Amino acid sequence: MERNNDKPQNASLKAYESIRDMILNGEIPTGARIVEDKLASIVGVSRTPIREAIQRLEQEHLIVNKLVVKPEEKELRNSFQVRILLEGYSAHCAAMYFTEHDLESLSECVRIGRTGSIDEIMKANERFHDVIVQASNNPIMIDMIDHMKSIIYLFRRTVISHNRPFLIDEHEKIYQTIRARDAENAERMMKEHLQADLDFSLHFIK
Amino acid sequence: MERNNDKPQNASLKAYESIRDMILNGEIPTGARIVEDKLASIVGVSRTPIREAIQRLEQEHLIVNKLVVKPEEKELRNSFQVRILLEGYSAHCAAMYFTEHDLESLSECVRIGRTGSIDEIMKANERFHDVIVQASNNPIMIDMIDHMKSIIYLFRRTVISHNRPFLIDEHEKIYQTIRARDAENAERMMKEHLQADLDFSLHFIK
DNA sequence: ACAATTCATATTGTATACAAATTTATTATA
DNA sequence: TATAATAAATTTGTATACAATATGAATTGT
Repeated sequence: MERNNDKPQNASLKAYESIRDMILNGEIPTGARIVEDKLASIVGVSRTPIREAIQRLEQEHLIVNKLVVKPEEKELRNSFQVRILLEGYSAHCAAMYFTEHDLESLSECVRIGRTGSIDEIMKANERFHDVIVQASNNPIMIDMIDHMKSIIYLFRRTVISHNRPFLIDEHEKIYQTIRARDAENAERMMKEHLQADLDFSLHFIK
Repeated sequence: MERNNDKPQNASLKAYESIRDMILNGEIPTGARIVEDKLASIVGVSRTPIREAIQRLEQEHLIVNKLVVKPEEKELRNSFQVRILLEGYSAHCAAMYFTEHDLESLSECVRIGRTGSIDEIMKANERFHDVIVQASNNPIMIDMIDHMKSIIYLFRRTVISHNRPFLIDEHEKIYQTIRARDAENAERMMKEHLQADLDFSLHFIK
């Protein structure tokens, strides 16, 4: 999810980002019915770009037949099952293919995770995962993980402000393992890390 | 890829299926430029459903900025890397959650694989994988694998008529392993099976 | 002959119109 | 009062119009 700051040039992208964000921050509540005309007037574009945005959001499973998806435990589990698989393997690849620059980015994320403001910490933690996914060097995998971000973000919304204990410690260990080019353990630790994330989230959702 | 025989009711789906099939069977050659108006008159609908179809095909990586994707070895490898991950894990899940009916379907596929006509064999082999993926019981994973089918099919187009030796034997072994509820080995064998498929395909692509 | 510039054409992005389908409200009937 | 039937309204799917962009051809100057 390239949370892009600069304003989107074309109406479709603007519509996509607007609607997605309205869903993610609860302005459009989960379970709500999506009506093209309403959104068109809210976003300030015609129905055409709204429809394209909806198609994209459907693809990301944030909208399922005109309804904003309601977070169910089962779906969070399913999403994480796939995410653990893909990001686990990304960590494996990252340990094999990382560049010096990747390494610097990762350690910078860990550092901010310990010293930054709440907001900086959250951004850095997201970025930590992004860097590893990118380092996998597989555009198809990168794309898939990217598509899963919205829905995972929605499900975790309630949790996201809390800061799970040990999260940064786990990041640091993963960083060191990647740095040591220990692909097997990097994969295993990433999987455990995400599993802990899931367990923590489930604790709040119920 | 639900190769649906009954005619699609709505124009978007019709457009999607038509364009996808034209690409897959080479009527629209790889590397060709996609022009909405042209396709609209070919398919016999307006540009609106054509655009929706294109968006979907872009999502499946069959079209990349108005060009039909050209099969490169690297992309086939990347796709298979993800597919091996996902279908491998599907096999793992299938071994844990399969129903009696799944088992019958799988053995039926193996049987047809040994006794059917060329066309029946191809269909049965595809179905073998479908049954396992469905048995994973994870709609998010099912959806992702489904989206990868078009591009893998495109890359393998040249190979698809050949019948790789041992393919059915491998299917049969996987079937037996799943039946024995041996999840670990089912996963390992599925991964090896798909890796062999990839290697075989690469042999032809170069 | 080749690069740069201008013009013409083709193509896309977006808005809008309208009919078909769906949903909601209203009335009639048991 | 509850249920079925009908009508009104909303909403979607598709086509089309038109302006903004992009592409490519023709023209000019070097």
